[in-house]
Amino acid sequence: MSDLLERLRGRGWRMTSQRRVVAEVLDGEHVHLTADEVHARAARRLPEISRATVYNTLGELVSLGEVVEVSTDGRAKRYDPNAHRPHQHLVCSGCGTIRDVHATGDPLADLPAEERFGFTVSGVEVTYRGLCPACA
Amino acid sequence: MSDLLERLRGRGWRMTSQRRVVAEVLDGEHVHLTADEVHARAARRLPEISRATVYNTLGELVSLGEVVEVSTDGRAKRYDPNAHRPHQHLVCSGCGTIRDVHATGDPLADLPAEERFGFTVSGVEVTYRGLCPACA
DNA sequence: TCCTACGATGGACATGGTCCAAGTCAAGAA
DNA sequence: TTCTTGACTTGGACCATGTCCATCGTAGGA
Repeated sequence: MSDLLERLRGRGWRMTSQRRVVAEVLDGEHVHLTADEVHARAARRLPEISRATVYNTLGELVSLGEVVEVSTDGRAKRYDPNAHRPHQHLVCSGCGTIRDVHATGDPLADLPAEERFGFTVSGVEVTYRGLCPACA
Repeated sequence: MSDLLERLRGRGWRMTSQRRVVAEVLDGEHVHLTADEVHARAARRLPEISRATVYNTLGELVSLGEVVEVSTDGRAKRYDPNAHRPHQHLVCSGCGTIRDVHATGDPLADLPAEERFGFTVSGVEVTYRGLCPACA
């Protein structure tokens, strides 16, 4: 993701300081932040950045496929900057922590045509649930 | 799920008309309703039922394992009464419809021990995404 | 350097969900 | 059957997350 800024500029984006800071916050993190967490971290470097701008920028990064939105609990969505490497999520039912994991197998191949009901299937998300060592 | 009321009574639940109506609404539906949809349908038969009671009852049914909460889009959670038969969900990115599907394979077996990071893994959710025939 | 359209701002608004004090009632006791 | 009591319900306030919009600011091309 380190060349994210270049890719965005290449797509005709106007590069503002706000967008740069949001992208850098995501880039530096290996956890999956909520929009408010992104806003809080961005505001440490750019105190006047508004929530609306963070939401807008995150939404744009999602529609460009640079980050993935994950909503595992019906509360705040989280943003996963690791969009270019397929992976699954392991969520702790105790504390809500999300870890990226890599499973074998291809769930898309496990859905036979007669179970697709005419849908054009484009992707699949796999979420494992359990308790982390600290919560167990 | 037709013996749900018996099971709940067996667990010491006080059987109120509100709980009965909520359970019957879920029982009669094959789609995955939101809490507000459950409330609306329950209110057709019990006009004074409150939102809080519907939320409470749904939460209790979830913690008893009688229904499953699904949050596929970060908006309203949906309630899946088909909790006793393992299945996956096929979600239309256009209109949000959710269909139950049955894939082959066992995703739990696809997560090797070294990718579990000490978690006690208890379950897995698989969500396929795509466009339904009407939206394609 | 100047223009201008695109982006940022912040505050109002929308939606989904939770909390709580007070009133109600299911079901066991007598 | 009636009584009793604590679990359940109610409705409205409140909270968290997210969206909208009118106005202002500025990146980047001319």
